[in-house]
Amino acid sequence: MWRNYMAATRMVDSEIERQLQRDSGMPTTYYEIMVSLSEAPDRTLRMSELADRSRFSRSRLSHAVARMEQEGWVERRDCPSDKRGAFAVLTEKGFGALVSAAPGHVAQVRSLLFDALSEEQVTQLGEICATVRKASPDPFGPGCVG
Amino acid sequence: MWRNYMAATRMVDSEIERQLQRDSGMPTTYYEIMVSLSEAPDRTLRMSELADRSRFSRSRLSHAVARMEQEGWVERRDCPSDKRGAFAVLTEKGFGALVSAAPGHVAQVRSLLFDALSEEQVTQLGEICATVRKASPDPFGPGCVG
DNA sequence: TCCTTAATGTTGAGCGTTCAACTATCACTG
DNA sequence: CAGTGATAGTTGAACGCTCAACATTAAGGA
Repeated sequence: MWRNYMAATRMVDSEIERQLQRDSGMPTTYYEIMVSLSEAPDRTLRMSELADRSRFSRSRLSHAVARMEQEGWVERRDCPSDKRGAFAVLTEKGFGALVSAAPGHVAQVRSLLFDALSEEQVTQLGEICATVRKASPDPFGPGCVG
Repeated sequence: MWRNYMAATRMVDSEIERQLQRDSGMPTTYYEIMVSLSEAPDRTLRMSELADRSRFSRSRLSHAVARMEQEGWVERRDCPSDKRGAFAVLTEKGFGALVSAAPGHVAQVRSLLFDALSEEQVTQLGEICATVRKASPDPFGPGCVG
């Protein structure tokens, strides 16, 4: 059963990743970062807020934003109220890349997971995931270091 | 629901990975390779057979075995009947590392997944995973290239 | 036999992640 | 105000993975 779980989740993950990388030239993680930014007011978030929402370590986010800045998808801006702080802003180009990427990505998710499962199974899976998340003290929560 | 799934599976994955890496100095993938080898007669498998069982690309396996050989966990041997071929053999040291690693790994899996879920949910999850796997033509099956 | 095609396995470059420092700033306490 | 510890974010090295290219050998047909 555990092996079954591993095989299934790895397959889904890698297929999602492959599709997005091939069709849009970005890893899933960058896509998720851009989604978080796109939902924020002014498409702007503090780095640490963005890290918490995406459940990334600060380091990981910093590297990722550096790479995305290089692609022109994101910009950094200084925070006036806290001189240590930095904002990440989704650029117009980044928003465009997100909009282009979304349909294929959503379709892939749908085809791998939702089309395969019955409505009942989707509901069950949802509750299972919620249970699993609640059971463990989330190590990437507010107290996350790195 | 999709985000819920992503958050849950990522959390489980990364916690499993972290525990194994920290306590035994190996990634989950190497652990799985060694498990496959340990179950094979003479703890020996052809590289391609091992790749198929672990659902790894040949490249990935080749790199992994190179690393594990360096660690002393695995040895390569030439195949007499097919001069292209190679065997991977789990060494005594590798088997020892596996035996040391197993309890903590199993405990981690149990605590993250099985302890959190009811028996019914475990059953449901098992069927869901099986369904998902069957639904997609497995790209890492026998016809896998790379 | 020779030639072509397929299969086995390896290699190197590029990329993202992790981990452990590290800098700079803030907040609090004396 | 000085000093101390926490917080925000960055950096570089090590590592594993992917992808495309490659060398070698096997298998099958002309």
